[in-house]
Amino acid sequence: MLSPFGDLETSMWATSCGAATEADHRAREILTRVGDKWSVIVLYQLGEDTMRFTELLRTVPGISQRVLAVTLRGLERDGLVSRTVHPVVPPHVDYRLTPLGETLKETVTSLVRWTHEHLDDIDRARESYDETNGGPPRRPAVPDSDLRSR
Amino acid sequence: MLSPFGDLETSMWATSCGAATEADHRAREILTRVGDKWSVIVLYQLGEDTMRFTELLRTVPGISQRVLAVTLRGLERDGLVSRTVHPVVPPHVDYRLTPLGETLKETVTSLVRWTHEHLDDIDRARESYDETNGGPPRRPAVPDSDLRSR
DNA sequence: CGGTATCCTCTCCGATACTG
DNA sequence: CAGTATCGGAGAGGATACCG
Repeated sequence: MLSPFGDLETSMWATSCGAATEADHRAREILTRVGDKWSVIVLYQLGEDTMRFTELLRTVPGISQRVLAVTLRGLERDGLVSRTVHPVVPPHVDYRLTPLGETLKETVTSLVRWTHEHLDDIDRARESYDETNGGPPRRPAVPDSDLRSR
Repeated sequence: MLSPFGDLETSMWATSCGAATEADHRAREILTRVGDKWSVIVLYQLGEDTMRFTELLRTVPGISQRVLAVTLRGLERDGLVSRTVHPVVPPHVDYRLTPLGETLKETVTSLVRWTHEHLDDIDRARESYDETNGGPPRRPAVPDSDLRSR
């Protein structure tokens, strides 16, 4: 989730059913943040070791400089990651998990591990699904009337 | 986005499977699904019990009918959730975790539990961050000329 | 009840360029 | 090295309406 700015959902929580309500709402708000794809990966990398900006840029292939910066800012604001600037000539900035971030480490690790362990299962499931359903779901329709003139 | 990174000193799985760039890419793709805000919550709910469509619509307040449908189809395609239609009138459709989905249950549960346990920590961290930084980071800063009427 | 189909907006995020 | 500024495309997701 790249906007560390709060999301403001003014929904109808008052009339919700008993079991899952207020707490789930707030949890969902946080989940939106920690569940972000880049956040999880960055968190995972920082779980391994303290890292510098460029180091993360290399270790998380595919992330852009801007998105990494924004992601780190968000994690820092949420108190999961700390940023330490060493006032030396070429700037040197270290990122590491805070104690709060450490409490997430195991969960994030198991999430990432699960993903790697079940890549093939998911591939097979998708293949099978697409086979019996004639392709992936919800195709954006044929682009023959592709009028995007703006 | 392709990653022309041949060097990856990533981590544990880099050593076990040589083409880690490919695996990383796929892993990120899966993380996007698993890390999706609605998927995690739906998965969590189904971890508790088998549920019907409308039931989920009620217990996951804030989700729209369309998004729930899309989310469920995605989870079904990935083999995490199964859909069972009972040919009765009125229609009755059950959703539940597949065995593969069950293997994710613990991780999802601990993720959700973590958010519940640390809501206050994060609130405090944000408050403190905003205080010392003069507000939340980097709002998109809408130009005056970009005002939209709604 | 359990969905699709459309439309439309808002956010994400990549590419590029510039700075301390 | 470690960012920020700006632009633009793509897609997520909400509202609404309709169907088997």
